[in-house]
Amino acid sequence: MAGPSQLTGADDPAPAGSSAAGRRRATILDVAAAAGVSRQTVTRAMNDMSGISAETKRRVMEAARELSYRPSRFGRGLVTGGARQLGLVVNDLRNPYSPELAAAVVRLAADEGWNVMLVDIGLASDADRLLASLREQADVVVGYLGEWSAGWGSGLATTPLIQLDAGETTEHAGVRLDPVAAIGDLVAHLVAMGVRCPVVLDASAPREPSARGAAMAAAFREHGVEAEVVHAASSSAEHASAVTAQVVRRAAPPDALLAFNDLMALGALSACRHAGLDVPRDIRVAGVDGLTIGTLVAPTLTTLAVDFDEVARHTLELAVALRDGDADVDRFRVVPHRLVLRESA
Amino acid sequence: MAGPSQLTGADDPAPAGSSAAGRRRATILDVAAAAGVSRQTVTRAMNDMSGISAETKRRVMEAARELSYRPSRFGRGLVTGGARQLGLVVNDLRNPYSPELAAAVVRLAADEGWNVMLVDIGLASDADRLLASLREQADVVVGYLGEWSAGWGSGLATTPLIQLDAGETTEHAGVRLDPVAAIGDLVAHLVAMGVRCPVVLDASAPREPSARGAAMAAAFREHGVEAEVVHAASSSAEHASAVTAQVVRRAAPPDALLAFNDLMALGALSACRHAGLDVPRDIRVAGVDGLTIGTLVAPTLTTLAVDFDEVARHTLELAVALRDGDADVDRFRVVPHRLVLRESA
DNA sequence: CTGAAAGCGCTTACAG
DNA sequence: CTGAAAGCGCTTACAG
Repeated sequence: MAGPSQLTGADDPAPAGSSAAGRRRATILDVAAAAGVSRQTVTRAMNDMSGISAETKRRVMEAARELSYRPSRFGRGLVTGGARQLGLVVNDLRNPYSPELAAAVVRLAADEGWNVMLVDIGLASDADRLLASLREQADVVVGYLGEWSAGWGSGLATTPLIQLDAGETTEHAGVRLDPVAAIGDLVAHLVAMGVRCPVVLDASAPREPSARGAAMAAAFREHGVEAEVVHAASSSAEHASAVTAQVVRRAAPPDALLAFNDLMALGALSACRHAGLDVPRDIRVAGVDGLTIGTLVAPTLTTLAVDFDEVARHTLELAVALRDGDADVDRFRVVPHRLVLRESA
Repeated sequence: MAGPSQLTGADDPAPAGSSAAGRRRATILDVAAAAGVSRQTVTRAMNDMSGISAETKRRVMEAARELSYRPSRFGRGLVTGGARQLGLVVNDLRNPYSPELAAAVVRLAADEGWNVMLVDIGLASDADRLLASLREQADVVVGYLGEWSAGWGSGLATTPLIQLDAGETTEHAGVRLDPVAAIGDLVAHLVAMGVRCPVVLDASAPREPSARGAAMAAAFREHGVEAEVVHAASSSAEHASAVTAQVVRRAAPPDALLAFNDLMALGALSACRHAGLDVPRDIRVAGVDGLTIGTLVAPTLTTLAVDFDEVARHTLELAVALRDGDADVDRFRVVPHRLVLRESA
């Protein structure tokens, strides 16, 4: 069904079956015909422009409502240019890190007149299709691409990418987080408080420590303290909790636990509580990210905080520059973590 | 560089300065000209279609890269129809409720082939503009519109709306959460555990209780127990904590605290801890929402959980129906809360 | 106040 | 394997 559109005139193919589901979507020409006016008169009415009589406008709006007319964003965008669109890729919205980042980006983007399309690549069943759709719709894509960033450039149409997990050697623009200085501050504090047997609670599968875990161990080494690195099966609170439970049950338990991120630190805190340990008296615990949730637990969580607003600021700045093809901008930004001492360490 | 596109001819207004920033974006015709082919050959190359020689394709891609060509989503969308676009409006991404909802919606939307545009109306500096932009870009808008839902229909172009905070009398489609049965379960449990002096910790300014707070008080009344309703200045953990601190300091402190939501319950828990109270021995605490974070605190939080996947399912079903103009679908859905007993009550 | 024409950038048949 | 034509749905000048 949905007969061909005659366009310039003649017999409009009558909205087929009145069963709404099978009906071709009404266009500006349908409304014009129904109201007995020209298409630009419809445009005037729909866009609240001047130069149209109240009566005509009423008739047009009436016809539009009758036909459930909605202007096509493509038709309009083609001529107006349309709003800027930012694609934001996060890892897993259920890790509070993602929404705290997203909140900052979404807010600043709105202020700058960009819309934000959100993709959760961690929860996706078909990440490839999702990313393909995103790059087709967005002017610029920003976020945690992980392994997917590799094939980005090879694609057919090249949407600019801003990597948030960028290493030093990325080919794309990027905003990198640098915890090293803050780790130094934290470790100095811990050592000053008497910590001598720290454990680094690192994330995920790869047997070798993450860059972050390695930096933690290295910082202790500079103080003549050897840190043991243990790995959780994932960076979730649950897995962190499980590993912590094992570690604190040892004959010689650690006196500090540095987690890869706040979520893992919360899992560690929970395990310590269940083991009957007092934090920070028996063992000190700290995380990384600076999540708000860390202020709601007991004891409140010491952490290395990310300045999400700063990340968002760099992101939008880069997005604007990349969209405009501005080559003069510094494509690599670094935002340092900052030590936030609370009760747990 | 980037010569003007001759198109139908004559003097194209020359791309201004060669400073990239001022350059008009390249079109398919520019690429075609640069590669010495027709536009449909460019289409073939860009879209990885058959019927093009390897050498030609190479030349086209080369030219495209040279000109930083990116196909216009509007031009393409106009002819292909484009992907479905869902606008998701949340209240405040920093309340963990939002991301848990968003995670469910985003995941299901992706599975169904919809893109999601995210707007945080709570953090917005200019909600009206934001919503206007959203309704222009999205096929359907879903979320917590609050007061903004009022003027929705009066707008010029009417994008279908699915209200998530819909009362009974909404003119739009909606998915409503119904806590009443679960509140009954919770209160029965509390009374059975000996609770006689409960306090309902309600949200926000209006002096009269929220529907939810009223339902809590009513449920107690059915058991012959009178509940006092107190109001926090906002539904944040901080304000809930402040009010709780006052309440528990009384001569006759309550033996149970029912919070408007989990975030407030967490604030209450925190205040109880600081007051030296043991939860649940001295006082029982419960919230509403079923947030994951409730499993990470000590004691773990008893709550009335929302089935976010169920909400997402109804949402996508409605979105599809509204976009297709399908009138035969039930436009009002109800998802009940479910009591989840954990340690705090 | 209203309308006829041109054009935005792309893809889809259809010819060669 | 390649190209000329038509058309997607809208807005922006320009005439009347």
